[in-house]
Amino acid sequence: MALSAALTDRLAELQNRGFDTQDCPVRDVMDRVGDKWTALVILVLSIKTHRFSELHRGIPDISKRMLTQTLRELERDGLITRHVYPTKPPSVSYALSPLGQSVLVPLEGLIEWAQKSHAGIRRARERYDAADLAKAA
Amino acid sequence: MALSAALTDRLAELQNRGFDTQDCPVRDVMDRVGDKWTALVILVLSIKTHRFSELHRGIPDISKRMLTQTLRELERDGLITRHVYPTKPPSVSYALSPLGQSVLVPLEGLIEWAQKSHAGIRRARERYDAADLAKAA
DNA sequence: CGGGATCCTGCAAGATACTG
DNA sequence: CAGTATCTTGCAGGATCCCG
Repeated sequence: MALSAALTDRLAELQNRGFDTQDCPVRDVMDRVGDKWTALVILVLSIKTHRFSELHRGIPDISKRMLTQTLRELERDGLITRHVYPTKPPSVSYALSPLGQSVLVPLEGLIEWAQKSHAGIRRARERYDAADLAKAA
Repeated sequence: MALSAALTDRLAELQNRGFDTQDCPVRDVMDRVGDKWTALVILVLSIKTHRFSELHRGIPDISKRMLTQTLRELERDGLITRHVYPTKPPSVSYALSPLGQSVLVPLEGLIEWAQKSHAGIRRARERYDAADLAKAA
């Protein structure tokens, strides 16, 4: 359960340098994984290659704007590849690159933790809110 | 490299139900992990129990407001415990709970992926931006 | 079909000041 | 010391229209 020695070392080093939050590769990645749609798009693409409108249908409450933006950033980071078929009307497909495939492993770890821990978190919240309510009364 | 069968099943099921993004445990967790400070606070607390001002010094560019808020949510979710020593002036310490400890494992996985992949991502971005620039000219 | 361009809004989060 | 309260603002992200 303890962190690996390598990680604690990195952490200590980071802290010594004062957690330079600007130029931090971890922050860089976390920000992206944490944003509203990126992880979901990656997961959907992990099932199979999708066309733009397939993705849009598959993720109902994303706007075209946000879908485009998310796909662009993922493409820019090299996590997905984009292929345009010069038909008319045009058809564009998106697929995970090897790099994109590789993120599925840690991502799946987090998802499994989330599912495993969800019940406990909900209970903790109820307890906390109940105590909070009692205090307010 | 492929997703576990369990995950793909869950994904298929999620998609069939239309990705109910409101009541989604995964989304719930991802949103929190992804926000600006949560992961960092967890990591710092993984080193050792910290007092409020220690945390504040340890994470220079967080405001007291955001630190308090982040700690409250983590406490509410049962990931950290808060202990008040009735000295004066008061002293408050924060520590990871067992649940909080358990998230370190998937979190570390993501961090290691980030560090391992960072160079590749940077190269991909440079390539993308260069192509983008060329196209604009 | 697969976007881009624009406009608009809510809310996350910084700054500042106060308190038990 | 460890917070709260209030004010303010940047910008993520939705809605809408347009285009090749």
